[in-house]
Amino acid sequence: MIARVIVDISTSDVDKVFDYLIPSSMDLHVGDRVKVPFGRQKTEGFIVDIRETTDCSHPMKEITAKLDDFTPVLPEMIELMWKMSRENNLRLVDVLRLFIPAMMRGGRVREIKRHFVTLADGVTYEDALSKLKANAVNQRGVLSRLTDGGEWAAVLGEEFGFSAVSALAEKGLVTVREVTKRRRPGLKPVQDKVVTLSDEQQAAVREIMHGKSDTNLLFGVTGSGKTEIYLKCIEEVLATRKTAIMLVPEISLTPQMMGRFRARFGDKVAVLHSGLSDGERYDEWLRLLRGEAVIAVGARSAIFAPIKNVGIIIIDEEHDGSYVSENNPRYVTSEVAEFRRAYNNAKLVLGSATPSLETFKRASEGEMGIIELRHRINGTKMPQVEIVDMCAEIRSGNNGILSAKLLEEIDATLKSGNQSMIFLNRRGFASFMICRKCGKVMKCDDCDVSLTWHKQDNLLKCHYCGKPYVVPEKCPDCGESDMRFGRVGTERVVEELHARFPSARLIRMDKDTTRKKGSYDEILSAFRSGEADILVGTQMIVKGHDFPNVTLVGILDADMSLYYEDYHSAERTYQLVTQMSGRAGRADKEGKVILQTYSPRHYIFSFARDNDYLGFYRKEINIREVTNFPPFTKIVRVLVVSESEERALELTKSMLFKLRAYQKDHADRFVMVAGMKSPVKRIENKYRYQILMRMTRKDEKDTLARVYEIVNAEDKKDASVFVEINPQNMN
DNA sequence: AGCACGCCGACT
DNA sequence: GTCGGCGTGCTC
Repeated sequence: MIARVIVDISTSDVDKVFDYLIPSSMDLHVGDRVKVPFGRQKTEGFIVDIRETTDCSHPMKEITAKLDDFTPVLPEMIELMWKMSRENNLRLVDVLRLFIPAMMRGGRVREIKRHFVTLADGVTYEDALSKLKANAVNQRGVLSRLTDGGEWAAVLGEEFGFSAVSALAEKGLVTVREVTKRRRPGLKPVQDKVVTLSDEQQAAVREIMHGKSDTNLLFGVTGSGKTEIYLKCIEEVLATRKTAIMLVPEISLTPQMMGRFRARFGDKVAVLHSGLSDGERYDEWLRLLRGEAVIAVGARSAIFAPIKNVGIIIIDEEHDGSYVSENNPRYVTSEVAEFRRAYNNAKLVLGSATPSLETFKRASEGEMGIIELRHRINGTKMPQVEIVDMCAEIRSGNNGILSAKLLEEIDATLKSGNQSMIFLNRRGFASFMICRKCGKVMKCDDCDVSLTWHKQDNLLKCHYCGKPYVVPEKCPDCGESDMRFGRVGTERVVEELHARFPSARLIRMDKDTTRKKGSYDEILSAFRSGEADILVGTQMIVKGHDFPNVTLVGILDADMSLYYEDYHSAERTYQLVTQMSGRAGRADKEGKVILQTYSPRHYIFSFARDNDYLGFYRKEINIREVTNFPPFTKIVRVLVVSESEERALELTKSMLFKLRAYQKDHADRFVMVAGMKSPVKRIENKYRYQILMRMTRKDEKDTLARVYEIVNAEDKKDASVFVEINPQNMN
């Protein structure tokens, strides 16, 4: 018998199938990993097919050995590999590598040993505690978790930082032992709430499980109880002896969230996310493969969970950007999910309060069902949203970051003993240019996107067509000369708040304060338990955390994302504002949202205020249609990177020539093909050029295949070429 | 990715 | 003379 093998070497010239003889003594299956002789060396490979014959003229070599005592790649995943490599122009091995834990590669799966921490012999919790300084918060935290026998170091490390554990070990207060016992990443199960589903929720479950569409958009306002619906559906699926995949954005994989699954489904849950150690990830993965766990919960990579018989796939917060992988290999999670859904004849649920335009468009065209949840489960009203015009604020002499109205509300909230959250969107860099008086933002004449300021040549440029503009000295609309690029940081907000409210307890949460592992959850639980009055933060405070005492949400500089230089910006802003507003006033407390902006009349804000997704959708989809942006087109960016500027330019020109020729014959498939310098023209001493295309969706797969063909045929000596579809950012 | 083969510069 | 630089080509 002949095995068709893909070798575990990621280069384009070995990105194909090699045929090997199977020794008659060896029991091999499709999906097994094997050791094979390759050239003068040995390498690892994956069997992707087994046949009787070969069409290969080479003399064949024999497979040397089988690597695992199980078959790591399911037939389903091999089919997926072919599809992904074809449609996303990925190397076969690069796709296969997504399917198995990193630890398996390189031949040795390390003995499954974990560090287990206990109180040292003869040391009680009390004496240990008495030996610590009062400010050793993390060490105290670690100790408090050791009182009933001990805890895994990985768990403690994630929560309190590994340095706390080693500091205790050094003091001789705790003992760290290597234990071989296999165990899952420690999750503290929370009390499973016994919940009765509302009529609306029950109807949703029925529709998902037994309705006419296999794929459904679960469209429900924040607080409408989507998670409970997911849990119920998974229960039903398990009852039919099928399995489930539940995806959440990386950032919402909190211990609280996981605890809920653990409480409901116990050992049947396996977690897959980037916070696990290699060993933990391997264990969880293997539990799924062996069928010991039947629910995979995790971030986007969990879509590759090694489980058969998938009954349901749930993508929570469907619109979240983290579902599109940015670096190689690039893939779109929902496309993989659709493949697995179809293969297993399973159900697919996309959940969101603010669906992406793409998804909502597909749903309204009948490609999937829409299940709408209109009510928040405990009957809470949506918060009242007030829009504050920051231009008026400046005119009336307040040059600060915080409007008079917001300060007044913060004050009132402090006095009532409730909590506030202040959100600052720093994602939009200082790039766009705004008039401080009238709020006019400089935009491209041709593309209807904000212009980006380029410091090096002091020009405003459009990132979609490349057109340059002179930086205006005065506002073209009102003649004001106070035009700014400015940005504000969380630190300054905290400072300003502290000056105004000296006795208020403040917590800041951003990239800087969450560097340490576990500090993210630490800050959130500190805030939840009322250790602070005001939480100031960026993006990361937005995601589904339930803070029952928050009654005020302040959104500063909502424009920051609105005028971010891409076509997504309005959509993102709507999502952000809606999600952020959802934080205000849960339980029985009514909430208030103060939204500060320089463009109070922008349509996005009134739709967000009225919680009118449909209104927003109709307006925005219209704009996308007339401006030829996704979801009506696909933006394809071909990026050429080289140390030599001439080489980059030469390659770009060569491909541009071919692409233009192709466009000429297929004018109906393109709106635009243009070549230019990349917005950031040199990174790490490498020159960057790019070709931008906007492809219509007509014959989209063919067109893209042709683009790949043209790119692949190019001689890429001394340069690299990347093709990106709907890139999230373009540097 | 490795590893060989191969064709030009400076060293005991 | 030959040791060794890394460009190019091949791996079932």
